[in-house]
Amino acid sequence: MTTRPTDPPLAFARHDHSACTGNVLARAEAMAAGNGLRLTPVRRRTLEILLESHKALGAYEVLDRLAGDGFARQPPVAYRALDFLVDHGLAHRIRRLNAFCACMHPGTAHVPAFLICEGCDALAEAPGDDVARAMQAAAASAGFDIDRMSIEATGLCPACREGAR
Amino acid sequence: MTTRPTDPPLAFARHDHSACTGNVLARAEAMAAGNGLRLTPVRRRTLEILLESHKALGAYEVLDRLAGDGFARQPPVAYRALDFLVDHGLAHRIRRLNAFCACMHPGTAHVPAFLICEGCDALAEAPGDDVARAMQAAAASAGFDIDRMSIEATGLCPACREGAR
DNA sequence: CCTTGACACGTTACGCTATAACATATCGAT
DNA sequence: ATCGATATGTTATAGCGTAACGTGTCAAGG
Repeated sequence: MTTRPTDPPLAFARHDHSACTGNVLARAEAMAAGNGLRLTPVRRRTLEILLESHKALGAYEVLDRLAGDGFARQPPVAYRALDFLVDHGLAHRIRRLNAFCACMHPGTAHVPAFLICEGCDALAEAPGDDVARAMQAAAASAGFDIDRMSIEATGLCPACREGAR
Repeated sequence: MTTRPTDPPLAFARHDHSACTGNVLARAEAMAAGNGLRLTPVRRRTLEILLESHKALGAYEVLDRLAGDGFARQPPVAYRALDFLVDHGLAHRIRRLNAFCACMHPGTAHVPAFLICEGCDALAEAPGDDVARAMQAAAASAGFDIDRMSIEATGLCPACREGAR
């Protein structure tokens, strides 16, 4: 996958985060409208919460935030909103962390490869299409037909790597 | 990674499972002995339980089995044994499933790529070194230093694929 | 021998993650 | 205006994982 002009910068790079957020949110809204999805208040707010930082948030963390905004503090409230976002490609689930993050490329076909910093908890969604191809090849030689994949790595982001020396 | 003579067959292939199990167990024991690891009764039994099927088992499933063998039915019993096995490369954790499986290549450096069948729950540990390389490349271009990775795919194994047509 | 320290195990208690199930409300199309 | 589909409110509970502390065991060194 090559970088397109509309691609947001990688999480680890210093960037104008409010522009980054706005860009993704706008694209998510356009995509929702185009596909007849209902981006209701909880759902939209949940997406905004996920977009606030380049970190994965647990469902209960999201729930706390939603409760602060007046929504009911019941697990299904958060899980339903998160599941909706994940189902429609507006968010991703990070299995290693039992957590969720906003999708940085809503509406584009891509296999996300997550880089999770153990130093600062930052999380980047790297282009994983090459990785996915290698995985498809491995699966094919076993006669396995892939439906979905999760590709996640933990380690140190550039900044934390620097600090650790 | 090329196939070595001692490599066990892939989970999806029909094979002599008791030989497969025995082989892996012997290698695990050799490796434990060589590294001064203590493969105590709970730990050994836990590994045997994981080896019984090519499926991932939840910690509480393992716990039930252990309890049947006379060990205490307390979560830490299972988690400690499982953590030991994972820490020393005798088992893997499958994050998508919150479950564990025996390592099929104990003692050899490898990055496992898991293929999880949604039809029959079978789980194969495919060679993931090519995938890992692609991942390293993606990480490198973001300046990220990878520590560990999880590579997992869900889909249909050859048999279930056949049945689904 | 016996002390000591590291490691393993027993046990209690608890916290976090996730979903089932059912009631109510809202939306959108006919 | 009605009706079916979708979304939300709410209660309860299931499943996954760990903290913390006490006890036992074993091997090395005094």
